[in-house]
Amino acid sequence: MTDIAAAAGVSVMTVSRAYRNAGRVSEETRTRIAEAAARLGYVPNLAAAQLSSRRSRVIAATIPSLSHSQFGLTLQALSDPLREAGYQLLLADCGYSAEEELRAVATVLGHRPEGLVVIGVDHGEAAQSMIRQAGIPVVETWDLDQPPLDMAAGFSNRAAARRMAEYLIGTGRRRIGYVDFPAPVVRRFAERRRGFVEALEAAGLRVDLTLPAHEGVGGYARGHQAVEKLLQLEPRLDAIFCATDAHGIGAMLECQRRGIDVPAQIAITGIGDFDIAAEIPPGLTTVRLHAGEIGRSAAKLIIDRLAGAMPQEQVLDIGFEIIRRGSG
Amino acid sequence: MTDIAAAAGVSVMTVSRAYRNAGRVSEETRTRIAEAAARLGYVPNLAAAQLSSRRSRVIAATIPSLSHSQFGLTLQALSDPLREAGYQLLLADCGYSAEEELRAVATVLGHRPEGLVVIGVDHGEAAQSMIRQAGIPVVETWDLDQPPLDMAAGFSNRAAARRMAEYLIGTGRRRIGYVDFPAPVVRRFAERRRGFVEALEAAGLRVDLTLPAHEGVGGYARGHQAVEKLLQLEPRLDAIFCATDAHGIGAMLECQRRGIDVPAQIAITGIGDFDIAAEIPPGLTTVRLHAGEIGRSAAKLIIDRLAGAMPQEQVLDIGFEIIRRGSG
DNA sequence: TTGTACGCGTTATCAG
DNA sequence: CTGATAACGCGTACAA
Repeated sequence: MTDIAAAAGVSVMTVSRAYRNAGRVSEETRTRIAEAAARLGYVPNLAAAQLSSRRSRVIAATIPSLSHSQFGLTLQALSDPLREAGYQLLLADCGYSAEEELRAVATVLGHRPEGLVVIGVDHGEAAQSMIRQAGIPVVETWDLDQPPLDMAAGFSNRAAARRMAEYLIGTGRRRIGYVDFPAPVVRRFAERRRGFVEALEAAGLRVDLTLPAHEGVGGYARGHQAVEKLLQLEPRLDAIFCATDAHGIGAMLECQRRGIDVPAQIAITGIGDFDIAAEIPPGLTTVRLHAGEIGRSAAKLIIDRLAGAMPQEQVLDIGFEIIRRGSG
Repeated sequence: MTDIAAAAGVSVMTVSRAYRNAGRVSEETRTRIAEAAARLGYVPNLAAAQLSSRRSRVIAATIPSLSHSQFGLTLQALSDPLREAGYQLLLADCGYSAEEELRAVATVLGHRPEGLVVIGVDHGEAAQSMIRQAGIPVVETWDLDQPPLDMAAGFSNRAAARRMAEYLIGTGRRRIGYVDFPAPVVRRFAERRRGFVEALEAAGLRVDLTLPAHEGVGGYARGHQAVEKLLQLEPRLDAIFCATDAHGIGAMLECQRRGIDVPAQIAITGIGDFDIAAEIPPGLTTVRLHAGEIGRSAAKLIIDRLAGAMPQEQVLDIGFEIIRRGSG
């Protein structure tokens, strides 16, 4: 910045003001500065700015997986309004273990973000206490089944699964299999399983027809495995409830391959409403989760809080929607 | 840090050393510091560290869309090795316009990253010059059709499309339609189109059967539209070449709906090898792009360069692979 | 409208 | 092994 100031023949202070639109700087001075900056390829050092102003203009987000497309939608919807409000999103991969999460949280907090968005909540004790000590607004997303640290935007995974299970039961299904997500204890999926079990137990149905988390592969292939395994457990199976659309789509395709009539013989449902769910005949019945809306809401909560507003609603329930298609 | 030093009864300098494992610090002092830090929830301020040490330990990446799952794979593969090497990934959404890109580049450069990864290259002049002036290692990815600013990791979109088109021609197809990606001039897709056209012209075939970028919707639905529009242009159409798998899958499903035999009547191909491409019968013939490998390679290039090595290969061609399935 | 002194929290350097 | 001091590049507060 000193260089720019010299090149433009003004003091650093004037350059600083020109960049921040603070105080008054004459048009002529401003253009001289802009020219010098463009010529020298100068970009203000945000670290110095942060140190001096004690504002980082950074919002951090932790995310379990950068390649999960549903989280991608949330991220995108989060990033856009934040940028417009003058914040930069700092992303950290927090993996699926408490240890990785702690490392991720420590790293991002080192950048002194003014707010934190946790995508797919799942804290260890240590991370939780570290976040709390940071004293910044926090929005937890994608899971409303636990009381939040601060604010939250999402939906109840348990309620979503329960409602879908109730729907299946309501259509007369009695021998319903469950395909769990293949990851060690992720709370979102634990809640889905719980919702499913609650609904079935309330109806007095069997809850032992499952492909448990610790068994089998992931992705679409898990759906294939599920059809085989569940039919083995119970040949008269009449529905397969999948914890996520990927498994549901795999199961639909496997049934098609085996000549099993969906939904006449077996109903199949998923959770997520992935784009592809509507495409594959007969269409996957699923739960729409509004991933984008979760991101937008999280951004709004953080921005409003930082703007000094104390939003009435600290917990935004975005809800979900049962999407009925041909599969069940 | 001053607080921690006081709490542990040492000087700030000792605390700093303890955190960086620099110089020698006695075990006892070290544990006292760790305890104080844990109790107070202290995390070192990276902005101050950067200002003082002139090292940010940040690698920046610009990406056109956070919700694009193929880029997600690259990101994930990029993030992991960087983290292991002690770098934090700073992500900026650069959109699909030169203007947005310039803003994104300026923002991330403000954080003084030690390296930059450009995902899906596409620069305006201004951004290019700004990047060059930053004087840091740069890896451009996903597009090897232009000479890189510095380093590159990816493949030739043009060659990939040409090879796929040649394959189609080799199987006897003569009236081949092209479904372009619906975005204003993205170079990757311009190159794909060019590769397609080159192959067809070399074989003396028509290149006017197209759904151009500026027409129609996106995603799977674009495939549906394509079937309709292309058959209208040429009822004897015998192949549909899609710029991306999403369109290809949409086209396959549309043919299925209309009772059009794929591949007997019409062959369909995509580019990308999305997970779902192998699932939907008869399986989409496509080009596998090794999105993860691109990320890993980019990370390696940056890390090696920062470690002082001047890698021999400044341009890593990850290549691609024609995946032949039932659709063509 | 523009300039000056000082401090932000850390690290490099040099001493002990 | 530990400590003191001076930067790092900018913003705040005040002055001109």
